[in-house]
Amino acid sequence: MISVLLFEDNKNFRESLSLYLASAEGIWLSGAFADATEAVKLVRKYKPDVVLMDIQMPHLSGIDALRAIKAASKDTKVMMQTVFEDDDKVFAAICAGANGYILKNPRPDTYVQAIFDVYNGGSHLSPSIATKVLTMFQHQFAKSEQTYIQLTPREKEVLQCMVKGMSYKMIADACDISFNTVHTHIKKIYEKLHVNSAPEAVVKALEWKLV
Amino acid sequence: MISVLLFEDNKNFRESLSLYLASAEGIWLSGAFADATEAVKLVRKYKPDVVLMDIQMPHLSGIDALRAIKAASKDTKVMMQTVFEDDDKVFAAICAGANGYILKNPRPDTYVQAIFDVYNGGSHLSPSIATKVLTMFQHQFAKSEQTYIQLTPREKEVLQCMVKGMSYKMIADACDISFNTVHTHIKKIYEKLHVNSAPEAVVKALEWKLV
DNA sequence: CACAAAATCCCCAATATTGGTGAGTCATGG
DNA sequence: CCATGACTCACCAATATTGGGGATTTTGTG
Repeated sequence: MISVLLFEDNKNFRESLSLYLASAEGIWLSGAFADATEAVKLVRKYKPDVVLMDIQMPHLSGIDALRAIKAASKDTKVMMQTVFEDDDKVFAAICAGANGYILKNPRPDTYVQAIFDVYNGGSHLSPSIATKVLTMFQHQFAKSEQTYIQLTPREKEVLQCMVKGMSYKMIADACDISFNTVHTHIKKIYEKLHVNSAPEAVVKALEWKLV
Repeated sequence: MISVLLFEDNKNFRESLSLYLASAEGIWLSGAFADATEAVKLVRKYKPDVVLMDIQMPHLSGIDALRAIKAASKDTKVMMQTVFEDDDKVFAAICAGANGYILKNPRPDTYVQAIFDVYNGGSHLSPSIATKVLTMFQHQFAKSEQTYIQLTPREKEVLQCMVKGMSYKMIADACDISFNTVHTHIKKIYEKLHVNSAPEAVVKALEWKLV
């Protein structure tokens, strides 16, 4: 049995979801509350496997409650639920360690599936939320347009060493080439990157994900 | 009807999944292929709504095929499937614009659900993949624990300049302090960060989000 | 007020880096 | 077979950085 704690300020929604979860097989609803202020205390008391937390809550926001719960008991799975697909909220929730994020859904079986997913160590994201996350992800990590900067394998290797903070001498050693050759490579790298110092090169390398 | 194209090198799996998808309501399986080399050509020909692409493929890898497809027809939804939960692969696939990522699953209805999800503009991630993505996400964006390194405002300012690739002289100018003072601040920064060169300091600054 | 922390400035010497020039090998493709 | 690009190595001179001293002023706090 998966023990679940529900936080949801909307009375109607809370009661109908409670009803559904209480009768769902494999799930034990330990409690349902309209306020997250006492969330940490309640988590300590009931030791739920999964917490279902609404983002919009009076007094203490769902995100803050999430942070508090994770700080107090980081193994407790917390799944966020919301009606709004707000980029900032999604971002904040994930950074705070949410184990799932679902849009309020008329189909209650979605909740059950999600609870099972997170209980089993996975994460559950509603499709539209998943899209948001993937987009943010790509936006951050996808190679920038500046991929036309072509570094040779050796140059990339040297640049990688520079990113690690190694000096010419150390790089020479690590790559098993002479100090002078390192010098040559670095000169070429600076030329290609249009920089003229190691720090600048490192910054561009990281920014452009050249290494 | 959602038009689907399947790429999967395992004959058995391809055929059984084909069979299932062909009979699934709302889905029209346009074709199933064992090799992704011709993927772009096939996509152009069949104009599928959703492509199901195995990561492990002979000749052209699923990731490369994904890139090719997205380059040729960026609105075609591509869902990756794999048996391995390889961080690098997940990362690469998402950066290349995958619309979903599912682990090969004995339950074929998972595929149908996932196809519907991505067709409707959402994304579908298997729970364990979702966990990976969220973890990578947090790792990148969540403030690092190493915030206990206390830099004074001036030191942060100087470090920021260093990240911008400025030399001592330029920093002195920018902060309107003398070259010697910049030197002093940087000595202090190196001490606090346990480094002894500008590139190292820059890397740590970026890693730890100190600036 | 006295104290500590932050910020400012200066000098010197040892290293490290940068920029310029030149040149040899090796593999690849036209 | 020649051209080209990648990789290798060397030398020199000019700058820049680093690490070690020491010192003063400002600011906020007990």
